[in-house]
Amino acid sequence: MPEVKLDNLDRRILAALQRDGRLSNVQLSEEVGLSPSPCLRRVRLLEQSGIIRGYHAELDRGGVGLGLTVFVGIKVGQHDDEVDSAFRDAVADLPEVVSCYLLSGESDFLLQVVVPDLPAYERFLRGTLLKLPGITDIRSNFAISTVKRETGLSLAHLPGAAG
Amino acid sequence: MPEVKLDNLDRRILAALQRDGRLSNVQLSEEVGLSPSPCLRRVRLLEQSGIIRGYHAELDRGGVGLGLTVFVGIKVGQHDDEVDSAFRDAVADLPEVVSCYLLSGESDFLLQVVVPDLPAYERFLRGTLLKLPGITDIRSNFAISTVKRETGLSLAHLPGAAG
DNA sequence: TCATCATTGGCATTATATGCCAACACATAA
DNA sequence: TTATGTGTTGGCATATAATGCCAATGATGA
Repeated sequence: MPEVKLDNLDRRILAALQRDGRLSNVQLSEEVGLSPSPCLRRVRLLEQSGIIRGYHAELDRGGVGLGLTVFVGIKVGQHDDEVDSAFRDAVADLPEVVSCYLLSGESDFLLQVVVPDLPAYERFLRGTLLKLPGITDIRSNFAISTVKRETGLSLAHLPGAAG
Repeated sequence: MPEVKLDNLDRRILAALQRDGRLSNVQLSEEVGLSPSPCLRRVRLLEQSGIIRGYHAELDRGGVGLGLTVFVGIKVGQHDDEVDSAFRDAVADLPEVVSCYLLSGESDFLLQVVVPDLPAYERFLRGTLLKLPGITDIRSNFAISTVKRETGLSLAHLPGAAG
């Protein structure tokens, strides 16, 4: 990614588009205090530089029938490349897996899994997760409630942000 | 939320808008095989019903200087309402905390924390997290690499989805 | 077959995006 | 202080898109 340094105008644009990704350029320009044309130019630069990776609709999980979130810690036996990449490839193809990180510490991988309900999770666990290659331990942690879920990143508290 | 039943057209609209939240209505209508006006009407209904919660720009974390993701398991002493809600309120105000779930099992709360780097996390841990009320244990798991991060939910595999 | 209801497609109007060019602001050097 | 160069801005004209309205179409049930 090309190095880009963001000024306050850029940060305000990013904050606004994280909050509402469908703001019209006219609205956005008013919000950040520019006229439409330079505002649009900055947005295009942020897009081309890769700072803005895309725009996405956020759905209500319950509303589309995906009410249960489970965090799954998974240990794999040994980290030989073959088993490891087989596991990664498998995970990438599972629609129920929303995110997967390789972690230091406790478990090897942390998966966020989204399914309709508990029976669906049991099916997914038995029918899919437990059959993945190289796994030695699986620990399921059910989300009882969502205390906080941000769709965006806070830029205001970063070093370099003035005001 | 009003009960809404989604047909295949709705699901295709949702899939398209999750992938690209700034699709023009004309493009969207072509993609799902409708003319612009009924397509727009369906989108508005999905928005009003709450199925679509919003639209957001996705930023590159590294690009905005937030390269380190940490999953933090936190145990609180006892779940009396006062300590509990004090903790929740505190967490909600922390810009570094991207998400926080109340979990069954291992830890009480799971936080996803995003910071620039390891020194910044140390400052955040010492200066903020460890000072939160009622905490008895904190376990930090650093994301070494991101195996998968989806911005949207897969609807194709849900019961009721045809084709 | 016919009636009813919901959904669709096309059109006209209003609003928005986007490319172009001249003017402005800031930094550097004389 | 003045001159010069570089980058950014604002406004205008044109192309594109959004949106409301109405007649037409298709599905459902009697």
